[in-house]
Amino acid sequence: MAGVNETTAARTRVADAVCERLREMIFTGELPPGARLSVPALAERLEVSRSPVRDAVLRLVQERLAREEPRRGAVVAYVGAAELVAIYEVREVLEGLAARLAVENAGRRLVRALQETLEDHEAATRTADLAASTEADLRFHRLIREACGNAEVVRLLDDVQTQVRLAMRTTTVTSGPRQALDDHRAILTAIDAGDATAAEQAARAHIFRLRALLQQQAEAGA
Amino acid sequence: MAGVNETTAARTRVADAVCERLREMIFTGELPPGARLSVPALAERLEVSRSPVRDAVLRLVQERLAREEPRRGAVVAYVGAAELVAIYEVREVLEGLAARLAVENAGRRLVRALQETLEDHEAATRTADLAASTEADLRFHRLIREACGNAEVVRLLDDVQTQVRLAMRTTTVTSGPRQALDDHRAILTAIDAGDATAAEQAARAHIFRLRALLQQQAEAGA
DNA sequence: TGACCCGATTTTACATGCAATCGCAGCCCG
DNA sequence: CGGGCTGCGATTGCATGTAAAATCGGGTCA
Repeated sequence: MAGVNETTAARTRVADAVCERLREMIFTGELPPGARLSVPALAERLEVSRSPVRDAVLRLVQERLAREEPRRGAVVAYVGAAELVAIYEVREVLEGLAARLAVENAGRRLVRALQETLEDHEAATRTADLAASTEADLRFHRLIREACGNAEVVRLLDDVQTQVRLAMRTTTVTSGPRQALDDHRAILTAIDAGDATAAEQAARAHIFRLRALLQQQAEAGA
Repeated sequence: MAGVNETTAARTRVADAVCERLREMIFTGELPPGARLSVPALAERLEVSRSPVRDAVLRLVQERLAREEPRRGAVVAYVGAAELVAIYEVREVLEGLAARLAVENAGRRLVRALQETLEDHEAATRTADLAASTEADLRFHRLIREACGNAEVVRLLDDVQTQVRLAMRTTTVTSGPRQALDDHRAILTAIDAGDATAAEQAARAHIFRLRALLQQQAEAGA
């Protein structure tokens, strides 16, 4: 998520609030993929003028959460299976890079945090708590990328995550929870051992398997 | 009729023209890194109203060509040596991915085009034609990424190239032309042989060497 | 019955007004 | 002579007006 300045309370731009609200509406399904983002309609619905709504929609288009149809305005983006596969090809190499850099940059603190997260993930899987499991999964990946020390990698993987969330509005991404746990253990083991190459390979293999699942489901669905 | 005339026959959005003009002004150095992008001033300079200028500046910020300073408005982005190194770390894995996918997707046509480009590159190097050499270099990489069949990779590498161009406003990126040619030959050989893994490795090695040069120069400059 | 045309309505995109805010320059005071 | 303050000017961000255009509906004609 794009960090909003919270230190100064006065720093409250309406356009930012609208943008955040629109993201929320998209991810909750209130604005499903394909829905038209009519500036006047949204302005009335959110009880603000058209200017900040216009700015917000423009930003959503730039963030690839919306697409600009030729002359019909903007619509909520629809991330199809094929595009999701392409995104996962990119994600594979980026997560691999993040893991490698994390080994080279980070220390024991990262390993500790990853161990905790992995334990949470295992517990959530045992109790079949899907929300907690998903949260731990996301946290595991976020810890690695934020430890990698490369702002570009963090930004791009944040974008990837956003696109994946959007795709999940239409496509079900069900990875076997056991496989994901095994993969995460392998990544953690490599990081713990300080083996950057092994960490990169393990991270790439993890995403590769997820992508294979996606392609499999895409072909089955098609 | 200042400078807003564009060749588009049908669609003429003022904001797009302004955006393109601003990019041009940035890359030609008319707006150097750090220059303030004052909306009223630019509006008067380009003889349009503030609305399209505002939209254009917003887009430049999203494209990372400009940065939003807390309360001073937007300024042309300054890509420092450290950031450029981070970008090249990303570029390394993305170019590697593009090369691998290109081998898996493309055919003889790509090899032919790459060979031609390489010959142009060699000729330009022999005659010390820097502009032609740079053009051939860029074309080589563009051919590969556009043959990879992954729109995300193309988009991200285009962004990388934009950032690199911007960085070159302040940092000199001088790679030994001989080394670049050798690297390109190695990439082409791997693609020609249909060896995806070798192509990925060669592409990564190429960018890795460029990054090493950058780091070396950054340390020397610091 | 089906395709086409036409007009009303909505929407986009640009222009402009306006209040709050921030930077900066010059001035006053210690 | 230096530091802090105040007033001015400029800029940002929001609100609103307006012209062109395109969609969409209904109605008409073959």
